[in-house]
Amino acid sequence: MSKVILHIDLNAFFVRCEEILDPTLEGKPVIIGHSGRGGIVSTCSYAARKYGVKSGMPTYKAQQLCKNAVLIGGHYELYSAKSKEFINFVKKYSTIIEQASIDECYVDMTKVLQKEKEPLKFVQQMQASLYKETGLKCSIGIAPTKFLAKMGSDMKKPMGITVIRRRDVRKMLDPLPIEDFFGIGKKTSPRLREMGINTIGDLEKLINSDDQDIKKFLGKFYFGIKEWINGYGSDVVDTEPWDPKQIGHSTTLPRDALDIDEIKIYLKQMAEEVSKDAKAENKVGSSVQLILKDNEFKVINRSKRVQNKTNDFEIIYNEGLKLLIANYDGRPIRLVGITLQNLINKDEIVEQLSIFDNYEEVKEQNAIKLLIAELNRQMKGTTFKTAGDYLKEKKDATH
DNA sequence: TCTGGGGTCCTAGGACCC
DNA sequence: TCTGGGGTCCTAGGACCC
Repeated sequence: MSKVILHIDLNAFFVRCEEILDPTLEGKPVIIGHSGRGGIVSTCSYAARKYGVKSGMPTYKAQQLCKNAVLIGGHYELYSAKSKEFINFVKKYSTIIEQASIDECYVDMTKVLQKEKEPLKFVQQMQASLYKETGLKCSIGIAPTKFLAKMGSDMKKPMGITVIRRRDVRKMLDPLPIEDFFGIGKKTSPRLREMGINTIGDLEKLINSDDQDIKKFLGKFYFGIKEWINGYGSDVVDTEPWDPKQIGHSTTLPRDALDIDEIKIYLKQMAEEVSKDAKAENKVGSSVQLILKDNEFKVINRSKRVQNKTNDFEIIYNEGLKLLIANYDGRPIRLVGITLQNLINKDEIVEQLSIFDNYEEVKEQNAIKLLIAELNRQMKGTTFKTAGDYLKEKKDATH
């Protein structure tokens, strides 16, 4: 049985939040972003988009394109609060929800919509209620898989609803430019175009004819794409709350740093932020990564395992400093960042310390973990997202 | 005053162990 | 005794997404 997955994407979310705060902004060209050094457009209103303003564009350029645009630095606490409102709204319909970012989520509505005579109308009312209750506008994709739902929510904006049935996959996906394929970005798409692949349909023909070159080119991603493009792939909405695996901070310096003492100042600030955030999340990490970007935009990452899991500022900063001293070659530095990696919850440390108390038990647990890890590896790129899903399916089938 | 900052996941080589 | 082969961990880099 196919599931019914919704992907709900808030339209121009940050701008919409600003409009709710100040209704006189409605309909005006609004840009969210900073105008200082390296400032880029975070997002912008549809009115601004008409002038060619886009996310990621340098702010000064956006202002050249649209001289009367209202520039707003951004109220991130407000966005975060509205995002929570959004998620809570959706939870009233289904608790099988996966927040994919601040302004989008997947929802499994299979059970809910089964009961409805007119499921599309039901979703339309849901969209209207979201607007009425929170002021937020959204586009919704309805499909049997997460990938198709995601593709669907992108098709009509703002306030669109797009249904992609499995039998409509060819008709609806094939005409789209290859850049529209979720997961194929600005590095891969030009290379695909060089290979004569301009649309999703072109890619589909090659993949389904078992072309070996494209298989080799796409690597591990091939198997996932093959399922996605044919209307399969994961339909498992992951309800696990977000659990960060790394916490980092970086900053573009007011001007390029020319000596190590200048870099140190910012490194210290970033390390303070990282320590603060890690403590707030109750996380400790076992390796520290330094990020440097030079004036030619070349980025280097250098990381080092630390003795004990930590979120202590002094340790994080000192490890970062060691990496800086070992790797700084005098080039002008544009950006400095530091990240705490391989995070675990602080209370899990205790478990690790007790390893020697019950060695046999730990050995057994590790064997199980290895087995699960191996199954997970095998599950990658199949319709089963994890070993757990696979085992569950097997169990269901035998009943 | 060209090109942010927060993440995730994958690849690939070398060290090291059995 | 002409140098295997599997596995994991660590590190560096890169692609992608919002």
